[in-house]
Order: sequence, then C-alpha cells, then structure tokens
Amino acid sequence: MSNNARFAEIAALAGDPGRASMLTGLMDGRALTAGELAHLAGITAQTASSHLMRMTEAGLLQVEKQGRHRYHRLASPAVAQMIESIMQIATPVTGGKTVRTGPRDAALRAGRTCYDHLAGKLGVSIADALVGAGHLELGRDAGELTDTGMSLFDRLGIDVGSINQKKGRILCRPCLDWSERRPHLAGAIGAALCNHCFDKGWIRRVEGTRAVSVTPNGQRHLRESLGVDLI
Amino acid sequence: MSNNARFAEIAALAGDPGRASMLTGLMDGRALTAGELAHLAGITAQTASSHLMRMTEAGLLQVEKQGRHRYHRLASPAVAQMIESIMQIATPVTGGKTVRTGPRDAALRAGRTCYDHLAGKLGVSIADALVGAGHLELGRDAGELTDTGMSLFDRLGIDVGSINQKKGRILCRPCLDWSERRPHLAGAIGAALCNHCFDKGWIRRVEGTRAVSVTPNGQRHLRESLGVDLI
DNA sequence: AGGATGCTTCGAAAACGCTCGAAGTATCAA
DNA sequence: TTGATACTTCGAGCGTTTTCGAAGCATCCT
Repeated sequence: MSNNARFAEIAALAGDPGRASMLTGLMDGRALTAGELAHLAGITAQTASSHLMRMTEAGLLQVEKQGRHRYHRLASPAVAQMIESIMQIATPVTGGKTVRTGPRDAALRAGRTCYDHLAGKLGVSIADALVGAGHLELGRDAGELTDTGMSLFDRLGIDVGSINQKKGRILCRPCLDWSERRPHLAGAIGAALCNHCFDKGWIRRVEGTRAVSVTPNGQRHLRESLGVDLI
Repeated sequence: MSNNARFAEIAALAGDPGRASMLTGLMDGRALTAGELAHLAGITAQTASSHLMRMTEAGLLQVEKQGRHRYHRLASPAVAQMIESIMQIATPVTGGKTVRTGPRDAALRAGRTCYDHLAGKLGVSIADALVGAGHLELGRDAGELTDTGMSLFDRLGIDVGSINQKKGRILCRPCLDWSERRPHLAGAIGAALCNHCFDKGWIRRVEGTRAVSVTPNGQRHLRESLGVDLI
C-alpha cells in the first residue's frame, strides 16, 4: 500500500463518529471492553466489534483478552499524540468557553488523565506550580525541568535519570489542555509524575469515569512537595 | 456541532485519498494553486475545488486569491503538526527502508522543507551538527538550545530573544523525519533557522518540487557557521 | 450440564460521499 | 471585444461504507 493510502486509511479510521468516540474515550489511557466502547459510542455491539477489529488491524489499538472480555487500549503514545493533535484542530479556539456544565463534566474538568499524564485543573495546577517555583520551564513547543526541578523529582523518588536518554537535561512535552486551554505536563516526565501520584495514593480514579480525584493525603503531599494549591 | 462530531469531521477530511494527497503535498509550507493540487492528487479540477472549499471552511487550509489563481496553504502550524502526527502512525516502522529511489526522490531525501523548517538529509545533518557541537540538546519529546547555541544563533543574526516568550531558555520541538527516521529541528527555532537560510541565499527551492538545494555559498556558510558536513 | 453474558461473523438494506461532465463566473491577454 | 485560462457550481451516477438483525462461538456462573 502506498504511503498516501496508508495516511488516508489512518485518518479515515479516526473520521467516523463512532470510531472517533471510542478513540477519544480511550484517551484517558485506560483499557475498555468492547461493550463499554459500544455504549460510549452509542452503537450496537456488532458495529463496535467491526470498528474495533479494523482499528486494531491498522495499529491504532491494542487488544487484550481477559476471560470473556476484550480490553482495548490505544496502541502507543504516538496514537495518543495523533488524537491530541486532531483535537487541537477540532476544538474551536473562539472564546474557549465550553458551556457544558454537568456534574460529571465538573469532575472531569477538575482532574483527569490524558493518556498517560494528568490534565484538567489538576494537571494545569501542577504545571503552574512547577513553573512558578522555577522547577519547570514550559514553552509553546517544549519544556524542561530545571536543576532544582530535577533534584525535586529525585527527592520524590521519581527516577528522572532512567527517563532521559541524554546525559543531563530532562526534556518534556507540553500538551494543550482542551478544557483549560493552557499547557500541562506531558511526555515521559508527565507520565512518570502521573504514575507516581497513583502509586503513592495521592490521586484515585473516579469509578466508571476518566476523572481522577485527589485524596486528602494527596492534597497534603501535592501542597507540601510540589507547592500545588488546589481550590 | 458537538465536540466529537468536529473531531470526526476533521479526521474524515484528512481521510480521503485525494484530500490526503493535497494535505501532504502542502506539507512543505508552500502555497499551491487549485490546479496544481488537482494534478497532484490525480483528480479533476471540479473535484479538487469541492475538496479545497470544504477543507478551507473547516479551517484546515487558507486560501489567497491572486488574479485568476487561488493559492492554498495549510492554515496553521497546528494543522501541519496534525498531519505530521498522522504520518507518524501511517509510516510503517518496520525497517524504515522506503525502496523508492527515483531521481526526484533522491533530491527530496537530500533536502526539503517540512512546513516551516528543514527536513531530509539536510535537516538531519544540521540537527546532528548542532547536537554534536553542544549547541543543541534533542530528546524524544523536546529539545533546547544550550547557552553556546544561543550565542551562536545570536551571532548569525537570528533573533532568538523574540522567538521565545520565556526569559532565558529557548525550547523547541523535534520532528521525526519520515525519510531518515531521525529527529530534526522543528518548532519556532527550526522555522527561524530555515527562514534565515533562505534569506541569506544558503538554500534555494528546486523549481516545481518541494526539494531544496544548498547553494555553494550556503555550503561554505553551513560548514563554517554551523559545522554541518554535507556529503 | 444448562443458562447467561460478552463478543464476533454473516448478510442485506440504506445512506453517504466521491467523482466527473457540462455549464457558469472571474481574470487575463491581445 | 474576443478568446483563453483558472476555477467554481450544478446535477446525476455510482461505488463504499455504515449499520443492525440474526445466528454463531467462547467463557463464566451455579
């Protein structure tokens, strides 16, 4: 298959409303069953099954069989970044005020995972706090931990040395939050920080959604360790 | 229109072979006429016209009327990054050996523009030289100029201060070259460097293609200023 | 074993979107 | 003004894709 045909195939897969729902629904990094994805997209199980098979064959998804369930997840960070970049175009820049204000949306806006890192108000707050304290520098195209930021992560027990393939510096990626329209911390560093928060019990998934809530313990540690002031 | 519908619409626009050809054809950053794009995609002018109108209305393209020609270009760097990220998924990682070896392809591989910066062997060589000399640090997610790199750019007359919105550091973005499968310099810094090379007459577009050739003068300056050794 | 649940395969109907010929508008050239 | 070029609009044909009911496997539970 020619290069252009592959390109069109991949884009077309993301270009169906049902499949688009599933892909964006998987953007929190979790693995969902075929049934959950069908419900999420508002289509029958048969239709979803066919879609999922095609996306898996094309390399967009990975599937893991577990009993009578089949768990589907995004195949790689590259796929997540593709979806993110399409969202960037699809989200109208005008105003940036998404008027949807349900109770569920509120939880999502407060904090959620964005594939492998933290987003929403939580993600933005952490990024802001790190930048404010001089631990992080975030530009439009890229970001990096400063020396103090590196030693901070070191103290927290996040092994920044193994993340980075280069010698000294830690380079990471900003990700424009589509509810806050502000950059937060993505890339390898963002993923490591997110994992750390889960491991230490600072944050917890809200059952059945992609939202995360900060535990009381987490609230204290985020404030003391990272200087994050949550409202 | 719901957020998901917008997402699907954008992706579907990129998901048609004809439109995909046009979009990737515009990835060199030039503005092409409707006729050129029709020829490039192998479709009639009528069909192309309809495609171009849809993509323009959706915010993917910008059109500029000039006499009886209509010049189309990608609407923004964000669109270019979306296309780039789709290519990332579409390009099979296996081997990375694209066997096409025409004379035109050779020129393209030697050097070309990638939206607003330099790619191909030329782009990779420049990035390698800068990294090798300690002027640049490139990670998987991000990159930055070092202090010596900043003063180098300063000496060249590239105004790094106005590029960066932060105080001291210059953060940029790596872009995985899809012919070399190696990162080169993109983002604001990459764009500024590319412009500088054009302005100084170091490189020149090969008529009618997206390839760029290095002028004798450019060859000398690239070697002397940046330490780039072109084969 | 028997029944329920989760998912896939099959097949056919319906809808959607791509495509191009023909005709229309705008610009340039002489 | 006349003709040529560049592009767009209109309309109809036609292939692709989506969709879901029905049936078929696979797995779990009791």
